[in-house]
Amino acid sequence: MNRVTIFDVAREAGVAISTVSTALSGGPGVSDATRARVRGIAQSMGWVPSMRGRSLVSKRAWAVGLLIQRPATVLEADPFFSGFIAGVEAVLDEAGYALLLQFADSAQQVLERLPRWALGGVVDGVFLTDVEVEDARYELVRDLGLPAVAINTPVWHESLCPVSQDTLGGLRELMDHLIRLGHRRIGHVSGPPQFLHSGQRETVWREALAAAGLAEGPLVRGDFTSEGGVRAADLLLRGPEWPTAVVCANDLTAIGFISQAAELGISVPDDISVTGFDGIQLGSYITPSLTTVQTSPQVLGRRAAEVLLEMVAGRPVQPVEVEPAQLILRRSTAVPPRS
Amino acid sequence: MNRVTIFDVAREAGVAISTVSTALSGGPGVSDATRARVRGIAQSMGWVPSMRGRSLVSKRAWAVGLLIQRPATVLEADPFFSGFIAGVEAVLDEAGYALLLQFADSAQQVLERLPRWALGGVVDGVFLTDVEVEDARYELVRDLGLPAVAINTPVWHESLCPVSQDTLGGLRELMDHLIRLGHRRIGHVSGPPQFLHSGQRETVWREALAAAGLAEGPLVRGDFTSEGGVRAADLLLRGPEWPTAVVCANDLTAIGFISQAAELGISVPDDISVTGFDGIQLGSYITPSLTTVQTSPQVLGRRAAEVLLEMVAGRPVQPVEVEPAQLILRRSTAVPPRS
DNA sequence: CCTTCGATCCGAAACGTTTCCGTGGCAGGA
DNA sequence: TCCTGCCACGGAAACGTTTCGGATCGAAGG
Repeated sequence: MNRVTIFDVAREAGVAISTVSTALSGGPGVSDATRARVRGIAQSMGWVPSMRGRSLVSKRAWAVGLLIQRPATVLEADPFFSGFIAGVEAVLDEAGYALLLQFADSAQQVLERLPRWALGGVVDGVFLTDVEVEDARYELVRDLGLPAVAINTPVWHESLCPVSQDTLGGLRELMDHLIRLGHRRIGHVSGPPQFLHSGQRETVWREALAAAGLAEGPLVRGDFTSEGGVRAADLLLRGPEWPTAVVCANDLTAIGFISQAAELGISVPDDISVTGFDGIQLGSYITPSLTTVQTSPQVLGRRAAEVLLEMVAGRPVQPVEVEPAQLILRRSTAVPPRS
Repeated sequence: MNRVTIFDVAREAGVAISTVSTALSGGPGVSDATRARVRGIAQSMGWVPSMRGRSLVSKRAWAVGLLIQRPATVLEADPFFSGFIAGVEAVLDEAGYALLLQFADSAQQVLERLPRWALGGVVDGVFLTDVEVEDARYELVRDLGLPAVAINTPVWHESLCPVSQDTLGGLRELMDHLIRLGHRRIGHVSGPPQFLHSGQRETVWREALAAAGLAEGPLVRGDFTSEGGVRAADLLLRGPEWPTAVVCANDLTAIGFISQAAELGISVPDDISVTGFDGIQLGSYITPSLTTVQTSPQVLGRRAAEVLLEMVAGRPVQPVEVEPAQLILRRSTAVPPRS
């Protein structure tokens, strides 16, 4: 594959390969004249370092991995990953690092692939997303000595550093807002139960109701998709007693919910208020525009990549907390109907 | 990094490293008894092959690259890439290949990085998306001998194979549909001019108008974003003579257009029909649901990955044509207003 | 003039794997 | 009994780079 090697450059320049290596890598021990000459020859010969040879001896892969424990279609469905990857890439590119992307069908598959990545020297570090309630990956990366950055997790050890954003504060504000508007029956469409943040959001909803002395509204289990929002609307709005407001676990669910409400002849926000979570772009372009909590996946990606590169370089790191997610009030929420 | 090497396994098993290698790789020349014993020992010692050593000698990186010539935020904005990557990953995973993802700010940067990937042995092949009018990448991959799969391009040579989907047929049907509904002034919000498909879509619009004997409607240059759709609506709907239908270059633009139309008190589809292009999920959940042409980025990804792996393996390949994009009629189109 | 030292460069080992070729043993045939 | 041939395995080179210790040479200091 590789036409011109460091050996060819050395022969052409009449020096030893060690001299070429030193000259090109910028290390000391070679005269400026030689360095310039070698540089010129390497350039003119079109020499490109073989990452294969280089990483074999330098023990660095010059790549980090993102192993997503979901079906690959999540990229389309969940807007978090697109933004996160965008943020990650912005940092990696500058550092000359590449991002290795892979999807896993099951937790089992993740636990099989991480050692292959780590021990096989494929990547120098990994990002861990979608923290689960009982997450075996944390122990694994410690055992492997694999630098890892985890998103929104309280756990922290020598080879794992969290990068987090407080998203629940915004959700509490959202609940307060609904309650202040006068809503008394506030339902919830949750996310998949295996994810930590699904449970957290549900808890915030529950606690806010309790704190306001309100009875617990109806709860429907969703799956973070628009489809799930449609199904939830069918379940909640077919009966006699609707909630006057529904807090959805993410924007896609909320958009599906609003769509199906319209289908059933129920107006948002006149008949029912609906809120989302994530703050995707399209939320401001649908009708009615979506009240939501805006998270910052791109910022999380940037900071996560910065921290991971520090860890790979062997420098000490501290957990990072980015700006809290913000409540965005739009038109999908209003005072409850008179009736 | 790698604790236990093939050497350790050989010592433990009392055989030569070549025997271990042969036994584990499944090649002939090793007795079944020895093979089983070596396998067992390697397993129990937790041996994982070093991709560094392996790829150095086998001259394969076990990874392919996707070098996207756009800012990283495109992942959020353009739904094509999410679906495409999902499709690619589904195939790569089965083959044990990984996907290397990188974004480039400029065409220049792409032309610098491709040789580093190819000659550096970082990847075994690449996907080329966002075909441009004059695309220097085609010549480059040929010179590098780098297997490449390009999406929706007519070009084809020994190390470049196209995987395509006819999307323009659906767009022609869409134009016919609008004209049959009775529309006579049909505008267009285009995409960025540097992309080949932007121009192609514009041409289809223009030719359909001409074929129907209609005057060319107003044209606004968009940028594939919702923001662009908002701006286009401002431009087209502020004047005295609206078009009765507007064909947008993609769904996001259409959604932005519809949103801003509503803002201006103009109803879709009663006052004006609006169409999109791409067929994103959310198109069926907004109000009114979006008439669009549904493309298949995920299928393209699957087929592209299959073809690329064939090329990497050195087998001959043929250009692939997937099912044409389909016109999806929803509620954002209707007969033009009486006036 | 001899010693010492720093600067510069060379040679060789090492990284972990695959692959080619050689060697030994054993069985079968003459 | 000896030769032939095959099968199983061992030895060693090769991949392309980095790194480390040593060699050479000129200059500076005594």
